[in-house]
Amino acid sequence: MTEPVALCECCVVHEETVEAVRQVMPDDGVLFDLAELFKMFGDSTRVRILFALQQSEMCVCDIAALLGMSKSSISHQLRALRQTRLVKPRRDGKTVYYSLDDEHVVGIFAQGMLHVCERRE
Amino acid sequence: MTEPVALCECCVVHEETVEAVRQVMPDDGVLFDLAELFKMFGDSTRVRILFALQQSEMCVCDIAALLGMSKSSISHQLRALRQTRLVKPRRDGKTVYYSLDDEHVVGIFAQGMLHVCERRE
DNA sequence: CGAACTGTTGAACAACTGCTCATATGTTCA
DNA sequence: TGAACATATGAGCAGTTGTTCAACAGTTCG
Repeated sequence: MTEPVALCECCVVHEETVEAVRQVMPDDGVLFDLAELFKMFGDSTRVRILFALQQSEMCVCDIAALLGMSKSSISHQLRALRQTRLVKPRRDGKTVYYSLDDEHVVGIFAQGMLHVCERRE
Repeated sequence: MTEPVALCECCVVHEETVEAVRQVMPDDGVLFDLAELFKMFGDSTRVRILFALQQSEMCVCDIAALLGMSKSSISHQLRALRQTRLVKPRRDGKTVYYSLDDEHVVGIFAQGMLHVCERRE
């Protein structure tokens, strides 16, 4: 064996700190999933959809009208939100109603709002 | 005047719902800023940086070593995080130490983790 | 069944993102 | 001052993302 762990080409200035933090870091898989989740909140169209659904269950047409966008684009975004299990569909005849599928959406928004509103004063 | 509000080409299935939700929707500016904020959490490199900084103040070299990435890419990401005021730099000689600049980062992560961990069982 | 309507899907494309590489800035110390 | 080091930055490029357009699928009702 050569060296214990090949870190990177650069000098590690504080080896102990790096090791200590490394111990506590969650699995990369978890952090990847976390990033995937927040990616859903990282687009204003999806943010507006999620915000709207906090108020009321809505169909694709309603959301498209509310946001002034095409039904197709809304449907595409709803699919992404469905796959991340942030929203869930409920079919009633021709219409598909969407609603939030996660109690934490509200909490995530609340925390984000605190940051945004502080910075906007 | 032609029609009250030109919504979109599609039929509005539930006009009252749409109007009610529209009343409560925050300004587009706020929702845009919110999306910009969450965009920072929507990349695994940045997520790992923010997670690491929850544990300890670190310099660019340390973070690069921890994550096994180039100092340049870390520096680029730190700039983005700085601009969103999620991290702040502290210069000490040649070294620049970064730390969290927002008490809400922890809360946002906590909410996100709840979602991710539930879905991973 | 077939027309009308709601929603979904795939391809195409322009815009954006994150990394690398080369270079520049800022600090220390001999 | 100049060499060495830590970090920052800009250009370039491949990969990703969000929208549009056209076509398709599921439901209702005459």
